[in-house]
Amino acid sequence: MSGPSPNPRRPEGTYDVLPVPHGSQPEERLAGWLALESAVRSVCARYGYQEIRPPLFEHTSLFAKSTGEVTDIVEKEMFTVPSRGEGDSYTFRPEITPGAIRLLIENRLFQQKAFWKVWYWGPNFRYERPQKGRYRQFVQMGVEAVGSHDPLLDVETMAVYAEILRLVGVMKFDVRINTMGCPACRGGYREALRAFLEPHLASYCGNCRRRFERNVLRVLDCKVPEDARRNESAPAIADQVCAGCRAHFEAVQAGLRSVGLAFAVDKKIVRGLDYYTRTVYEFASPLLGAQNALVGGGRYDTLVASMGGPDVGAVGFAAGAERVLLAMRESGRPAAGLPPPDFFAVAADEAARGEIFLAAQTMRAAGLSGDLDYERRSVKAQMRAANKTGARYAVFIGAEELARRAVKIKRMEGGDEGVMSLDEAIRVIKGETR
RNA sequence: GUACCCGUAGCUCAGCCUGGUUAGAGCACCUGGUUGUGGCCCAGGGUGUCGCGGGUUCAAAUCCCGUCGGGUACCCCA
Repeated sequence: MSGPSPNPRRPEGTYDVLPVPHGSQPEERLAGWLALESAVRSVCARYGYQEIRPPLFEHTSLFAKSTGEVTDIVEKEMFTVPSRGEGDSYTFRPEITPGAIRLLIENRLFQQKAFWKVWYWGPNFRYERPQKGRYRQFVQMGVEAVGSHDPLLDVETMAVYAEILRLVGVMKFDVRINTMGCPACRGGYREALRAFLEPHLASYCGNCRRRFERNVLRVLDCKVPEDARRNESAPAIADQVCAGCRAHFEAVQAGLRSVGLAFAVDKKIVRGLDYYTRTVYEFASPLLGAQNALVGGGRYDTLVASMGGPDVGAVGFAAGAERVLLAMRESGRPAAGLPPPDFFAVAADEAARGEIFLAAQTMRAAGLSGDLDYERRSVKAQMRAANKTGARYAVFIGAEELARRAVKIKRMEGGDEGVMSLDEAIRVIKGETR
Protein backbone atom coordinates (compact mmCIF):
# COMPACT_ATOMS: atom_id res chain seq x y z
CA MET A 1 0.00 0.00 0.00
CA SER A 2 2.82 2.37 0.77
CA GLY A 3 4.80 1.65 -2.39
CA PRO A 4 8.50 0.90 -2.52
CA SER A 5 10.35 1.53 0.70
CA PRO A 6 12.37 4.75 0.63
CA ASN A 7 16.11 4.62 0.32
CA PRO A 8 18.00 4.56 3.59
CA ARG A 9 19.02 8.00 4.74
CA ARG A 10 21.51 9.23 7.25
CA PRO A 11 20.00 10.80 10.36
CA GLU A 12 19.53 14.55 10.44
CA GLY A 13 22.65 16.43 11.41
CA THR A 14 25.11 13.70 10.42
CA TYR A 15 27.43 13.46 7.44
CA ASP A 16 29.39 10.78 5.62
CA VAL A 17 33.12 11.02 5.03
CA LEU A 18 33.99 9.92 1.50
CA PRO A 19 37.29 8.91 -0.13
CA VAL A 20 36.60 11.13 -3.15
CA PRO A 21 35.64 14.75 -3.71
CA HIS A 22 31.86 14.97 -3.66
CA GLY A 23 29.50 17.89 -3.50
CA SER A 24 30.83 20.91 -1.73
CA GLN A 25 30.90 20.01 1.95
CA PRO A 26 34.50 19.96 3.20
CA GLU A 27 33.58 17.81 6.19
CA GLU A 28 32.67 15.05 3.75
CA ARG A 29 36.13 14.79 2.25
CA LEU A 30 38.54 12.35 3.79
CA ALA A 31 41.64 14.27 2.75
CA GLY A 32 40.82 17.22 5.01
CA TRP A 33 40.22 14.94 7.97
CA LEU A 34 43.54 13.19 7.51
CA ALA A 35 45.41 16.48 7.27
CA LEU A 36 43.74 17.90 10.37
CA GLU A 37 44.11 14.81 12.48
CA SER A 38 47.76 14.45 11.65
CA ALA A 39 48.37 18.12 12.49
CA VAL A 40 46.65 17.65 15.83
CA ARG A 41 48.65 14.55 16.54
CA SER A 42 51.99 16.08 15.75
CA VAL A 43 51.47 19.34 17.65
CA CYS A 44 50.15 17.57 20.74
CA ALA A 45 53.11 15.22 20.71
CA ARG A 46 55.53 18.12 20.39
CA TYR A 47 54.01 19.81 23.43
CA GLY A 48 54.04 16.66 25.55
CA TYR A 49 50.32 15.93 25.58
CA GLN A 50 49.35 12.25 25.63
CA GLU A 51 46.32 10.81 23.89
CA ILE A 52 43.42 9.36 25.87
CA ARG A 53 40.31 7.66 24.57
CA PRO A 54 37.36 7.69 26.93
CA PRO A 55 34.19 5.86 25.82
CA LEU A 56 31.59 7.47 23.60
CA PHE A 57 28.96 7.29 26.31
CA GLU A 58 29.04 7.79 30.04
CA HIS A 59 26.57 7.70 32.90
CA THR A 60 24.18 10.60 32.44
CA SER A 61 24.91 11.86 35.92
CA LEU A 62 28.51 12.56 34.94
CA PHE A 63 27.42 15.32 32.60
CA ALA A 64 24.65 16.59 34.84
CA LYS A 65 27.15 17.10 37.64
CA SER A 66 30.11 18.48 35.71
CA THR A 67 28.80 20.22 32.62
CA GLY A 68 26.01 21.69 34.73
CA GLU A 69 22.33 21.02 35.35
CA VAL A 70 21.18 24.38 34.03
CA THR A 71 23.23 24.44 30.83
CA ASP A 72 21.54 24.12 27.44
CA ILE A 73 23.56 21.00 26.82
CA VAL A 74 22.20 19.12 29.79
CA GLU A 75 18.73 20.61 29.67
CA LYS A 76 17.84 19.84 26.08
CA GLU A 77 20.67 18.59 23.90
CA MET A 78 21.72 15.21 25.24
CA PHE A 79 21.24 11.88 23.51
CA THR A 80 20.26 9.77 26.48
CA VAL A 81 19.32 6.11 26.50
CA PRO A 82 18.03 4.04 29.40
CA SER A 83 20.42 1.54 30.90
CA ARG A 84 18.51 -1.66 31.31
CA GLY A 85 17.83 -2.53 34.87
CA GLU A 86 20.44 -0.22 36.27
CA GLY A 87 19.92 3.02 38.09
CA ASP A 88 21.45 5.68 35.94
CA SER A 89 20.83 6.18 32.24
CA TYR A 90 23.58 6.52 29.65
CA THR A 91 24.31 9.60 27.59
CA PHE A 92 26.36 9.86 24.42
CA ARG A 93 28.95 12.41 25.33
CA PRO A 94 28.07 16.01 24.42
CA GLU A 95 31.65 16.99 25.30
CA ILE A 96 34.71 15.08 26.39
CA THR A 97 36.13 17.03 29.33
CA PRO A 98 33.98 15.28 31.97
CA GLY A 99 34.94 11.87 30.60
CA ALA A 100 38.58 12.85 30.45
CA ILE A 101 38.66 13.93 34.09
CA ARG A 102 36.69 10.84 35.08
CA LEU A 103 39.26 8.73 33.26
CA LEU A 104 42.14 10.31 35.18
CA ILE A 105 40.43 9.86 38.52
CA GLU A 106 38.97 6.40 38.00
CA ASN A 107 42.25 4.92 36.82
CA ARG A 108 44.11 6.45 39.77
CA LEU A 109 46.47 8.23 37.44
CA PHE A 110 47.08 10.94 40.01
CA GLN A 111 48.69 8.27 42.19
CA GLN A 112 51.33 7.87 39.50
CA LYS A 113 52.00 11.55 39.11
CA ALA A 114 50.24 14.71 40.13
CA PHE A 115 50.25 16.44 36.78
CA TRP A 116 48.88 15.26 33.45
CA LYS A 117 48.72 16.74 30.00
CA VAL A 118 46.31 14.82 27.78
CA TRP A 119 44.55 15.26 24.46
CA TYR A 120 41.63 13.59 22.77
CA TRP A 121 39.88 13.45 19.41
CA GLY A 122 36.52 11.96 18.63
CA PRO A 123 32.81 12.26 18.00
CA ASN A 124 30.38 14.04 20.32
CA PHE A 125 26.61 14.19 20.20
CA ARG A 126 24.20 17.03 20.78
CA TYR A 127 20.56 17.11 19.81
CA GLU A 128 20.32 20.48 18.10
CA ARG A 129 19.04 21.87 14.83
CA PRO A 130 21.95 21.46 12.45
CA GLN A 131 23.35 24.34 10.47
CA LYS A 132 26.61 25.41 8.96
CA GLY A 133 29.41 24.16 11.18
CA ARG A 134 27.03 22.46 13.56
CA TYR A 135 26.07 18.80 13.52
CA ARG A 136 24.35 16.38 15.84
CA GLN A 137 27.37 14.13 15.64
CA PHE A 138 30.47 16.28 15.50
CA VAL A 139 34.15 15.76 16.15
CA GLN A 140 35.93 17.64 18.86
CA MET A 141 39.60 17.65 19.63
CA GLY A 142 40.84 19.05 22.85
CA VAL A 143 43.58 19.12 25.43
CA GLU A 144 43.50 19.19 29.22
CA ALA A 145 46.41 20.14 31.49
CA VAL A 146 45.41 18.85 34.87
CA GLY A 147 47.19 19.32 38.18
CA SER A 148 48.50 22.88 38.14
CA HIS A 149 47.38 26.46 38.57
CA ASP A 150 50.24 27.84 36.49
CA PRO A 151 48.99 30.61 34.18
CA LEU A 152 51.64 29.53 31.71
CA LEU A 153 49.47 26.50 31.01
CA ASP A 154 46.58 28.73 30.06
CA VAL A 155 48.97 30.30 27.59
CA GLU A 156 50.37 26.97 26.43
CA THR A 157 46.99 25.48 25.58
CA MET A 158 46.18 28.52 23.47
CA ALA A 159 49.57 28.28 21.79
CA VAL A 160 48.93 24.62 21.01
CA TYR A 161 45.70 25.43 19.29
CA ALA A 162 47.11 28.40 17.40
CA GLU A 163 49.86 26.16 16.14
CA ILE A 164 47.43 23.50 14.96
CA LEU A 165 45.48 26.13 13.03
CA ARG A 166 48.58 27.51 11.39
CA LEU A 167 49.78 24.04 10.49
CA VAL A 168 46.60 23.38 8.51
CA GLY A 169 46.76 26.78 6.86
CA VAL A 170 44.18 28.66 8.90
CA MET A 171 46.02 31.90 9.57
CA LYS A 172 43.10 34.19 10.28
CA PHE A 173 41.47 33.90 13.67
CA ASP A 174 40.60 36.23 16.51
CA VAL A 175 41.57 35.33 20.05
CA ARG A 176 39.47 36.72 22.87
CA ILE A 177 40.01 36.11 26.55
CA ASN A 178 38.32 37.00 29.78
CA THR A 179 38.40 36.00 33.42
CA MET A 180 35.45 34.55 35.28
CA GLY A 181 36.92 34.88 38.75
CA CYS A 182 36.90 32.08 41.28
CA PRO A 183 34.35 30.86 43.80
CA ALA A 184 35.77 33.35 46.29
CA CYS A 185 35.01 36.40 44.21
CA ARG A 186 32.31 35.36 41.79
CA GLY A 187 29.50 35.54 44.32
CA GLY A 188 30.10 39.20 44.92
CA TYR A 189 30.13 39.88 41.22
CA ARG A 190 26.85 38.07 40.70
CA GLU A 191 25.26 40.36 43.23
CA ALA A 192 26.71 43.44 41.58
CA LEU A 193 25.44 42.32 38.19
CA ARG A 194 21.98 41.60 39.56
CA ALA A 195 21.90 45.02 41.16
CA PHE A 196 22.79 46.58 37.82
CA LEU A 197 20.22 44.62 35.82
CA GLU A 198 17.30 44.69 38.21
CA PRO A 199 16.07 48.25 37.49
CA HIS A 200 15.85 47.69 33.70
CA LEU A 201 14.96 44.03 33.79
CA ALA A 202 11.54 44.61 32.30
CA SER A 203 13.02 45.91 29.06
CA TYR A 204 15.30 42.91 28.56
CA CYS A 205 14.32 40.01 26.32
CA GLY A 206 12.54 37.00 27.72
CA ASN A 207 15.64 34.89 27.54
CA CYS A 208 17.60 37.37 29.58
CA ARG A 209 14.89 37.55 32.23
CA ARG A 210 15.12 33.80 32.54
CA ARG A 211 18.88 33.94 32.70
CA PHE A 212 18.64 36.56 35.39
CA GLU A 213 17.03 33.99 37.61
CA ARG A 214 19.00 30.93 36.70
CA ASN A 215 22.47 32.04 35.64
CA VAL A 216 22.91 35.79 35.66
CA LEU A 217 26.30 35.73 34.01
CA ARG A 218 24.77 34.47 30.81
CA VAL A 219 22.82 37.70 30.37
CA LEU A 220 26.10 39.18 29.21
CA ASP A 221 26.09 36.70 26.34
CA CYS A 222 22.86 38.04 24.85
CA LYS A 223 22.96 38.78 21.13
CA VAL A 224 19.81 40.91 21.04
CA PRO A 225 21.24 44.26 19.92
CA GLU A 226 19.39 46.37 22.50
CA ASP A 227 20.35 44.10 25.37
CA ALA A 228 23.92 43.90 24.18
CA ARG A 229 24.11 47.69 24.05
CA ARG A 230 22.77 48.05 27.57
CA ASN A 231 25.24 45.44 28.74
CA GLU A 232 28.08 47.67 27.60
CA SER A 233 27.72 49.65 30.79
CA ALA A 234 27.27 46.63 33.03
CA PRO A 235 29.97 45.98 35.58
CA ALA A 236 32.61 43.66 34.16
CA ILE A 237 33.66 40.65 36.17
CA ALA A 238 37.25 41.18 35.11
CA ASP A 239 37.17 44.49 37.00
CA GLN A 240 35.84 42.99 40.19
CA VAL A 241 37.75 39.76 40.70
CA CYS A 242 39.91 39.16 43.74
CA ALA A 243 43.62 39.92 43.86
CA GLY A 244 44.59 36.34 43.14
CA CYS A 245 42.41 36.10 40.07
CA ARG A 246 43.59 39.49 38.85
CA ALA A 247 47.23 38.46 39.16
CA HIS A 248 46.49 35.24 37.30
CA PHE A 249 44.73 37.05 34.48
CA GLU A 250 47.57 39.51 34.14
CA ALA A 251 50.10 36.68 34.06
CA VAL A 252 48.15 35.04 31.26
CA GLN A 253 48.13 38.23 29.24
CA ALA A 254 51.84 38.75 29.81
CA GLY A 255 52.45 35.18 28.71
CA LEU A 256 50.44 35.60 25.53
CA ARG A 257 52.40 38.71 24.69
CA SER A 258 55.66 36.92 25.34
CA VAL A 259 54.82 34.17 22.86
CA GLY A 260 53.51 36.66 20.35
CA LEU A 261 49.91 35.45 20.26
CA ALA A 262 47.65 38.42 19.52
CA PHE A 263 44.54 38.59 21.64
CA ALA A 264 41.86 40.93 22.88
CA VAL A 265 40.28 41.05 26.30
CA ASP A 266 36.54 40.70 25.83
CA LYS A 267 34.64 41.25 29.03
CA LYS A 268 31.49 39.85 27.49
CA ILE A 269 32.76 36.30 27.11
CA VAL A 270 30.94 34.03 29.50
CA ARG A 271 31.33 30.38 28.72
CA GLY A 272 28.22 28.29 28.72
CA LEU A 273 29.51 25.51 30.91
CA ASP A 274 29.35 25.66 34.66
CA TYR A 275 32.82 24.51 35.54
CA TYR A 276 34.93 27.35 34.26
CA THR A 277 36.95 29.52 36.65
CA ARG A 278 39.37 32.33 35.99
CA THR A 279 40.60 32.25 32.39
CA VAL A 280 38.14 31.63 29.58
CA TYR A 281 38.93 32.04 25.92
CA GLU A 282 37.55 31.68 22.43
CA PHE A 283 39.09 31.63 18.98
CA ALA A 284 36.67 32.83 16.31
CA SER A 285 37.07 32.70 12.56
CA PRO A 286 36.04 35.69 10.44
CA LEU A 287 35.66 33.22 7.55
CA LEU A 288 32.74 31.25 8.94
CA GLY A 289 29.02 31.88 9.32
CA ALA A 290 27.07 32.20 12.50
CA GLN A 291 28.86 29.28 14.13
CA ASN A 292 32.26 30.88 14.03
CA ALA A 293 33.78 29.62 17.27
CA LEU A 294 36.80 27.51 16.39
CA VAL A 295 37.59 26.67 19.97
CA GLY A 296 36.36 27.34 23.46
CA GLY A 297 38.46 26.80 26.49
CA GLY A 298 39.51 27.91 29.87
CA ARG A 299 40.46 27.02 33.37
CA TYR A 300 38.39 24.80 35.65
CA ASP A 301 40.07 24.78 39.02
CA THR A 302 37.21 23.26 41.01
CA LEU A 303 35.99 20.50 38.71
CA VAL A 304 38.55 17.80 39.50
CA ALA A 305 37.97 17.98 43.24
CA SER A 306 34.21 18.18 42.78
CA MET A 307 34.38 14.89 40.87
CA GLY A 308 36.27 13.19 43.67
CA GLY A 309 39.80 13.81 42.49
CA PRO A 310 42.55 15.81 44.12
CA ASP A 311 42.05 19.52 44.68
CA VAL A 312 44.08 20.69 41.71
CA GLY A 313 43.83 23.30 39.03
CA ALA A 314 43.24 22.46 35.38
CA VAL A 315 42.93 24.16 32.04
CA GLY A 316 41.93 22.96 28.59
CA PHE A 317 40.01 23.58 25.41
CA ALA A 318 37.71 21.85 22.99
CA ALA A 319 37.64 22.60 19.28
CA GLY A 320 35.08 21.72 16.63
CA ALA A 321 36.86 19.86 13.85
CA GLU A 322 34.16 20.47 11.23
CA ARG A 323 34.54 24.20 11.71
CA VAL A 324 38.29 23.97 11.27
CA LEU A 325 37.68 22.02 8.06
CA LEU A 326 35.37 24.79 6.91
CA ALA A 327 37.97 27.40 7.77
CA MET A 328 40.61 25.35 5.96
CA ARG A 329 38.51 25.44 2.83
CA GLU A 330 37.87 29.17 3.17
CA SER A 331 41.59 29.69 3.62
CA GLY A 332 42.01 28.28 0.14
CA ARG A 333 44.61 25.69 0.90
CA PRO A 334 43.46 22.33 -0.43
CA ALA A 335 44.42 19.39 1.71
CA ALA A 336 47.01 17.17 0.13
CA GLY A 337 45.59 13.75 -0.61
CA LEU A 338 47.20 10.44 0.09
CA PRO A 339 50.42 9.63 -1.77
CA PRO A 340 49.80 7.89 -5.10
CA PRO A 341 50.03 4.10 -5.27
CA ASP A 342 53.29 2.57 -6.49
CA PHE A 343 51.90 0.35 -9.20
CA PHE A 344 48.93 -0.84 -11.22
CA ALA A 345 49.25 -4.41 -12.45
CA VAL A 346 48.04 -5.13 -15.99
CA ALA A 347 47.25 -8.56 -17.41
CA ALA A 348 48.09 -8.26 -21.10
CA ASP A 349 45.98 -11.29 -21.92
CA GLU A 350 43.59 -13.70 -20.29
CA ALA A 351 46.24 -16.34 -19.62
CA ALA A 352 48.21 -13.93 -17.48
CA ARG A 353 45.43 -13.04 -15.07
CA GLY A 354 46.41 -15.56 -12.43
CA GLU A 355 50.06 -14.61 -12.69
CA ILE A 356 49.38 -10.87 -12.48
CA PHE A 357 47.41 -11.36 -9.28
CA LEU A 358 50.31 -13.27 -7.73
CA ALA A 359 52.73 -10.59 -8.89
CA ALA A 360 50.58 -7.92 -7.24
CA GLN A 361 50.52 -9.96 -4.04
CA THR A 362 54.30 -10.28 -4.12
CA MET A 363 54.75 -6.56 -4.64
CA ARG A 364 52.34 -5.74 -1.83
CA ALA A 365 54.16 -8.14 0.45
CA ALA A 366 57.35 -6.29 -0.44
CA GLY A 367 55.78 -3.08 0.83
CA LEU A 368 54.59 -1.56 -2.40
CA SER A 369 51.04 -0.28 -2.79
CA GLY A 370 48.96 -0.97 -5.84
CA ASP A 371 45.93 -2.46 -7.45
CA LEU A 372 44.74 -4.33 -10.52
CA ASP A 373 41.66 -4.86 -12.65
CA TYR A 374 39.11 -7.46 -11.54
CA GLU A 375 36.73 -7.22 -14.47
CA ARG A 376 38.71 -8.82 -17.31
CA ARG A 377 38.81 -5.54 -19.10
CA SER A 378 40.88 -4.68 -22.14
CA VAL A 379 44.49 -3.63 -21.78
CA LYS A 380 43.45 -0.16 -22.84
CA ALA A 381 40.84 -0.05 -20.10
CA GLN A 382 43.36 -1.36 -17.58
CA MET A 383 45.77 1.37 -18.56
CA ARG A 384 43.06 3.97 -18.18
CA ALA A 385 42.42 2.62 -14.71
CA ALA A 386 46.14 2.72 -13.98
CA ASN A 387 46.23 6.34 -15.00
CA LYS A 388 43.22 7.18 -12.91
CA THR A 389 44.70 5.74 -9.73
CA GLY A 390 47.77 7.89 -10.24
CA ALA A 391 50.02 4.85 -10.00
CA ARG A 392 53.69 5.57 -10.58
CA TYR A 393 54.28 2.37 -12.55
CA ALA A 394 52.25 -0.01 -14.67
CA VAL A 395 53.41 -3.62 -14.40
CA PHE A 396 52.56 -5.92 -17.33
CA ILE A 397 52.47 -9.66 -17.68
CA GLY A 398 51.47 -11.24 -21.00
CA ALA A 399 52.52 -14.19 -23.10
CA GLU A 400 56.04 -12.84 -23.63
CA GLU A 401 56.64 -12.20 -19.95
CA LEU A 402 55.15 -15.54 -18.98
CA ALA A 403 57.56 -17.25 -21.34
CA ARG A 404 60.53 -15.35 -19.93
CA ARG A 405 59.35 -15.52 -16.31
CA ALA A 406 59.58 -11.74 -16.26
CA VAL A 407 57.48 -8.61 -16.02
CA LYS A 408 57.48 -5.44 -18.04
CA ILE A 409 57.23 -2.19 -16.15
CA LYS A 410 56.32 1.20 -17.50
CA ARG A 411 56.92 4.47 -15.74
CA MET A 412 53.60 6.29 -16.13
CA GLU A 413 55.22 9.68 -16.12
CA GLY A 414 57.46 9.70 -19.15
CA GLY A 415 56.47 6.31 -20.49
CA ASP A 416 59.80 4.43 -20.58
CA GLU A 417 59.51 0.67 -20.32
CA GLY A 418 61.75 -2.21 -19.38
CA VAL A 419 61.54 -5.98 -19.03
CA MET A 420 63.05 -7.60 -15.95
CA SER A 421 62.46 -10.09 -13.17
CA LEU A 422 59.76 -9.27 -10.63
CA ASP A 423 62.39 -8.88 -7.89
CA GLU A 424 64.26 -6.42 -10.01
CA ALA A 425 61.05 -4.54 -10.80
CA ILE A 426 60.32 -4.24 -7.11
CA ARG A 427 63.75 -2.75 -6.52
CA VAL A 428 63.27 -0.26 -9.34
CA ILE A 429 59.83 0.79 -8.14
CA LYS A 430 61.17 1.19 -4.64
CA GLY A 431 63.86 3.42 -6.03
CA GLU A 432 66.64 1.15 -4.81
CA THR A 433 68.17 0.89 -8.25
CA ARG A 434 69.46 3.92 -10.09
C1' G B 1 10.60 25.00 18.38
C1' U B 2 10.31 29.41 14.70
C1' A B 3 11.49 31.99 9.91
C1' C B 4 13.26 32.08 4.99
C1' C B 5 15.43 29.36 0.80
C1' C B 6 16.07 24.74 -1.88
C1' G B 7 14.85 19.48 -3.87
C1' U B 8 15.69 17.78 -12.27
C1' A B 9 21.70 12.52 -14.38
C1' G B 10 27.14 10.29 -10.00
C1' C B 11 28.47 16.00 -9.25
C1' U B 12 27.32 21.36 -10.42
C1' C B 13 23.15 23.18 -12.53
C1' A B 14 19.64 25.04 -16.92
C1' G B 15 14.40 24.29 -18.05
C1' C B 16 9.51 26.18 -14.11
C1' C B 17 7.51 32.76 -14.09
C1' U B 18 4.41 32.87 -19.70
C1' G B 19 1.87 24.14 -18.71
C1' G B 20 2.32 21.30 -24.88
C1' U B 21 7.31 17.94 -29.71
C1' U B 22 11.31 11.75 -27.60
C1' A B 23 13.73 16.19 -20.34
C1' G B 24 18.94 19.11 -21.36
C1' A B 25 24.31 21.19 -20.57
C1' G B 26 29.20 20.87 -18.50
C1' C B 27 32.11 17.64 -15.70
C1' A B 28 32.36 12.49 -14.32
C1' C B 29 31.58 7.46 -16.08
C1' C B 30 31.62 3.34 -20.07
C1' U B 31 33.00 1.49 -25.12
C1' G B 32 35.73 2.03 -29.55
C1' G B 33 39.67 4.66 -32.68
C1' U B 34 42.98 -3.11 -35.68
C1' U B 35 48.40 -6.47 -33.78
C1' G B 36 49.43 -6.43 -25.73
C1' U B 37 49.73 0.32 -23.43
C1' G B 38 47.21 5.62 -20.07
C1' G B 39 46.80 11.10 -20.24
C1' C B 40 45.36 14.91 -25.08
C1' C B 41 42.17 14.31 -29.26
C1' C B 42 38.07 11.99 -32.11
C1' A B 43 33.45 8.89 -32.48
C1' G B 44 29.60 6.81 -29.83
C1' G B 45 26.78 5.64 -25.13
C1' G B 46 21.97 8.89 -20.70
C1' U B 47 23.54 6.10 -16.69
C1' G B 48 16.80 10.10 -14.74
C1' U B 49 10.52 7.28 -9.89
C1' C B 50 12.10 15.77 -12.61
C1' G B 51 11.95 14.12 -3.65
C1' C B 52 7.01 11.78 -2.58
C1' G B 53 1.44 11.97 -2.58
C1' G B 54 -2.84 14.25 -4.23
C1' G B 55 -5.42 18.13 -7.13
C1' U B 56 -6.40 21.43 -11.55
C1' U B 57 -6.08 20.48 -16.95
C1' C B 58 -7.16 17.51 -23.21
C1' A B 59 -1.95 17.90 -21.37
C1' A B 60 2.18 19.01 -15.31
C1' A B 61 9.40 19.00 -14.23
C1' U B 62 6.38 23.51 -15.07
C1' C B 63 0.22 25.73 -11.70
C1' C B 64 -2.24 24.53 -6.54
C1' C B 65 -2.32 21.79 -1.76
C1' G B 66 -0.01 18.49 1.42
C1' U B 67 4.16 15.77 2.92
C1' C B 68 9.22 14.20 3.43
C1' G B 69 14.25 15.62 3.01
C1' G B 70 18.17 19.34 2.85
C1' G B 71 20.31 24.26 3.69
C1' U B 72 20.76 28.95 6.26
C1' A B 73 19.40 31.94 10.39
C1' C B 74 17.26 32.79 15.45
C1' C B 75 18.65 30.24 20.25
C1' C B 76 23.05 28.15 21.99
C1' C B 77 27.57 26.66 21.31
C1' A B 78 32.69 23.52 19.22
